[in-house]
Amino acid sequence: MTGRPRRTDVEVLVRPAVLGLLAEVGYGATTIDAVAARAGVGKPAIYRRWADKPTLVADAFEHALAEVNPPPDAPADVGRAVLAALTNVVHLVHDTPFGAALAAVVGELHHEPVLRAATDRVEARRRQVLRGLLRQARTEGRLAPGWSIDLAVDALLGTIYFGALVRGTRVSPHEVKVLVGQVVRPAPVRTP
Amino acid sequence: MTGRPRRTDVEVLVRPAVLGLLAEVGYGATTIDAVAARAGVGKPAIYRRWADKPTLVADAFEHALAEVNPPPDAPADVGRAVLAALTNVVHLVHDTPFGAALAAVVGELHHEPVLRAATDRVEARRRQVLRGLLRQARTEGRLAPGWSIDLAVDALLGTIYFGALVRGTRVSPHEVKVLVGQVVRPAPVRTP
DNA sequence: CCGAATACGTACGGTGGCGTACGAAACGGG
DNA sequence: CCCGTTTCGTACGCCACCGTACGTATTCGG
Repeated sequence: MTGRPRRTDVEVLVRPAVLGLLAEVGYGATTIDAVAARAGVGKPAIYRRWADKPTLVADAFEHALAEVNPPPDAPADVGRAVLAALTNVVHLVHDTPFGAALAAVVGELHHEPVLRAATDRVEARRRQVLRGLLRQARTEGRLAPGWSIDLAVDALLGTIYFGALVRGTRVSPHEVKVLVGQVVRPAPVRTP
Repeated sequence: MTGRPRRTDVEVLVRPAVLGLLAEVGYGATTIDAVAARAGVGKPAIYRRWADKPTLVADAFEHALAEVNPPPDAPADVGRAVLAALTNVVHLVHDTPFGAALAAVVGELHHEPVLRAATDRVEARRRQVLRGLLRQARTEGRLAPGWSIDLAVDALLGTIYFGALVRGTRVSPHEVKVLVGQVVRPAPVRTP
């Protein structure tokens, strides 16, 4: 007995609605009623797919970023690759709903394990890329002395996130360049 | 006509209650009712002193930090001073309600100008100290090449805040040392 | 073509927080 | 000693959200 099939577009409609509301009105005002209204869907359709608000937000969060996350392009120069990755982070955090949505969610991370897990996965993927690049930089002898890879990743991402989430400022392209320069040294001149 | 005098202890009772609730249950669950109950005060006593929730939170925030902010101790060595300041930030963010309270408030900064202004003032004071130290480092020729002062401050604070707010990790004392070492070079050996 | 099963959206009761009206209480002035 | 004034805490009406019961709609199996 199969019964009436589910609408196939609910997830596609709901997740952007959640992200948009998070970014525009914050976590508290992102009510299930508001999400349902914005997505043009009934509340039961939501409750049938997601257990509660944290679960819904976590899912929306993870899927939204999975779509916008570009595959790492062909790594030519490590320095350029790191620069491109960070530039992309700046763009993502400031020019898409993701940044404001992340800000809206930060306060709940301490109380909602589901959200914590989701953001951890999201951030882990982003860190993975940078860790790989910095490892490569180290094998090429281009990692500036003193840095551990993890600390360097935290410093690079932290500077950008801190500006976006707490200070409300945007790290300029030039500053990104300077920042990368502090971690990845320029390629050595060819010594034939 | 003077009328019944106000209780003098309301502000003192309410502000820690707000901070505690923010840290423990988050911004949304920090209701006026809960604050009044925790502080042992009636709701009208609160509404009479603060216009609304953002104003109350902003005020609690600013006062709480003003009390915990230690005066900059006698600056012996610039490197040590920066290290001490950052170590203090780590302590403040992880071992006092301030860190969790800040996390709870981050999401509202985009929607509540009052909160934005308060945190800006709070952060400005903290930045001021670091900016002063880094300026001194630059005049002593000990600022690592490439850094602008503002970017360095953002990187130092950002790394710590990013760990605390987003990742839920604590920058270890050793990592703080490494971090400072990337910005402030060791004192030059005496050249007699 | 009918019945079982499941999803749909609307509409409802329950609950919790908001902001305030209310009477009691605590002052200064006459 | 009483009156006007201001604050106090309790108690109330109001509204928004939550989570679900309900009648309708859409599919598959027989």
